[in-house]
Amino acid sequence: MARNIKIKMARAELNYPQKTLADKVGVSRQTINAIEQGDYNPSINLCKNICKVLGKTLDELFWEE
Amino acid sequence: MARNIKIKMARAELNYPQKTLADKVGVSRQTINAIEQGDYNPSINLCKNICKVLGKTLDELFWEE
DNA sequence: ACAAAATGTCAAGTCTATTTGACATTATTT
DNA sequence: AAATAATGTCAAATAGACTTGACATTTTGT
Repeated sequence: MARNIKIKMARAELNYPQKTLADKVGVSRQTINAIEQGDYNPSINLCKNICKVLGKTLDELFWEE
Repeated sequence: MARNIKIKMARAELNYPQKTLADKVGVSRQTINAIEQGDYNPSINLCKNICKVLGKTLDELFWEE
């Protein structure tokens, strides 16, 4: 799995540490960290929730050519 | 989980039965069926693979306002 | 109307996402 | 420089995605 730098950048725009994003999404901090590190393959619902909290779409955060 | 009619429509455009899509994606037919029925919450990698096979993006198949 | 293909669904098993708790390291603030 | 916050990572446990196999029902083709 590839690292996801886009989530990290979107977090930075909002000044959200991993913990804040995790709380808003309703998931553990380790889960957010693991996704950013590319350690695993999150569910689409989790991805959608992350997108909503960060004000982005799936294509913006999770799509790559 | 909501039913996903968009995958069904994209399949129809290409005349792919569930089995064909499943084979091309490398997953079981039941998994495709369950996703279309909204029976569960697939992983983002599986969603991406479905998108690639159907020639759509994540936003087109999995995003809803 | 018949046959064949496609779909919906169930149950039992396996694999892995996600959790909690904990600790070490790196960045930020004072 | 010291204190605090943020990040990376590990291990053990749990929940749920996904598999295979099987069968019933619906749809499509002849």
